[in-house]
Amino acid sequence: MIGHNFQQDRLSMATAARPLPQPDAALAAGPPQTAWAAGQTPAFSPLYQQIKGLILQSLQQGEWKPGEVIPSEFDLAARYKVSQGTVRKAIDELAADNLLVRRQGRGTFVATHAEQQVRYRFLRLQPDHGSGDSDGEGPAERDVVECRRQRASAEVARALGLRAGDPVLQARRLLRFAGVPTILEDLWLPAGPFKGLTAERLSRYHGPMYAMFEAEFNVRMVRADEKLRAVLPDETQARLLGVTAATPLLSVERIAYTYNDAPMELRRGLYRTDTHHYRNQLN
Amino acid sequence: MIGHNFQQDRLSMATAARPLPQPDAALAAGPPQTAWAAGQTPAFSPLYQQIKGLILQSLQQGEWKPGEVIPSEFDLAARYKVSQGTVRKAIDELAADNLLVRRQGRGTFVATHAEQQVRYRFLRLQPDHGSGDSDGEGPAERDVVECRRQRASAEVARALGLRAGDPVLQARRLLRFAGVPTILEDLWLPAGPFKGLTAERLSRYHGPMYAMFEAEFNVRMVRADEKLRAVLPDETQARLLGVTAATPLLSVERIAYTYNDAPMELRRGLYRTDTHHYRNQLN
DNA sequence: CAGTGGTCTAGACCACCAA
DNA sequence: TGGTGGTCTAGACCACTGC
Repeated sequence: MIGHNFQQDRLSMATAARPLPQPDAALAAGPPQTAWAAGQTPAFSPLYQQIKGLILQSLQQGEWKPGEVIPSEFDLAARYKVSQGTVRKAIDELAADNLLVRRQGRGTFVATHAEQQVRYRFLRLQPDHGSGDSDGEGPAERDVVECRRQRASAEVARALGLRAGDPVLQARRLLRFAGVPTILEDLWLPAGPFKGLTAERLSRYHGPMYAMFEAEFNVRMVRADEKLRAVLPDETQARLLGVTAATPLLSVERIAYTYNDAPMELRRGLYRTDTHHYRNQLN
Repeated sequence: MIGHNFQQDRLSMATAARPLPQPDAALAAGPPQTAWAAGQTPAFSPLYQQIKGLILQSLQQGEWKPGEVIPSEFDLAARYKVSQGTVRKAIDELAADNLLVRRQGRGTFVATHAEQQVRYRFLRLQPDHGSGDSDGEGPAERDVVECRRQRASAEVARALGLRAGDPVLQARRLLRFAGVPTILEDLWLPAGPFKGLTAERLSRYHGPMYAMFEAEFNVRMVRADEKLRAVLPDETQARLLGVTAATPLLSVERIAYTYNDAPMELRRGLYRTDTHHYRNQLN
């Protein structure tokens, strides 16, 4: 296997296939395959990207569950009939995307929202005077105000990739830090994947909501987009947060996505920013 | 040079130095040296991190200017007496940090704020109905309201790593999009590095302010931290932005850093979020 | 001690760009 | 056509973890 470029064997590229010095490579069982079945000829896709896609597929199909170890680089290399270095580069990218977590000497693990370290991976609100060591002032107290089934409005449907009128679950909850109500959240979930979710279940679970989604509904949030605005609350919102209706609040509209950029949650948060701030690092 | 680990030669590590099969490596001219001269024994630092540090040092000292090409990987490898792969990994990280930009077939370039593509690298405000193709609705109109020399308050001094009373430059400007005043910014700069900056010079320059800082003051902003809050404007701010004093606005407090995490700018922005929103991607 | 990820090297070939 | 970054491989050795 010296100086033999696997790329040409595995890709349906513009470049014509070259004769194979070792034809078994072309006949190998379960070789990498890319998604672009018929139309669209992508200009070029390196091998490690294809391997990345295959690993992603396994993650998506639940072959390895959140928190579990995935096979070693060496094993994956054998499975996909590529070198360890190629698998490494694929895993590097998946780790950079926070889909996998490498731990030297132990293995590579499927990322989860239930990890000890970063309790709320998507929450950027921080206390102004960060006294505590880690995240904030300990875990928040959570009150689920309501959770009910409804029909998607045009807006919710658009955000979740549904049709208006499709069934969705809507929940509202209040988060307190050190007893002070600070975040009021409304969220909408597609009813299908979250069948059986109730206010009681939301209240019962201790830990991040996204961790519960993983454990109980097999839905993993992988990334999110947020739109921030300064707004004034309505009377109900003001009452729940314990502020006047003239208090400016930070509105955070989030769409969270699973694999394949499939939107799975719309969330609208109202953050009090008199004692906290939303922190963002730019580079 | 087979199977010879350079690490041991270049590091003052806890591990004892091992006999060198090829002593010339230890005598090589101008080898990598790390910053931790005396005290502090860092547990471990791989070679490519040291190379990264050396490249960073060259960037910092202006050996290569923004927009210029740096030497090829092969040249750098010869210069630092390491393999090309090691240089590659160092450059990979610097590119991930947006300090360098790789362009296949052309070379590796020093990143600049003056690039065509992403006009405002640190500006996250976007129009709600993003019609335009690239960033927003074309370049903003900018009015420099004022720019004067003053003494740093305790707060400004803390943010910029100065002492209270040290001279700073303070400027205020207003940005309009499609004629609508949308952003009001106050900014503070240390007087030393920005000696000679005037309102007139700020107005004259076309393009991102950070690009001017690079070109005219040799100060490159590398990363920034932002703290966001919802606030109400005072009378002056409201007037400049053309809103009432009851209009909630997004307050964005930014500290921008050059190399070595040295803070070089404090900026307070007030963003109107009735027609725009602050966008943030989480992953 | 064996197994995992992490580092480093060396060499081959490919894709892209400019002259 | 030559030079640059990009990909892929192969093999050696190191650091860390857990049995």
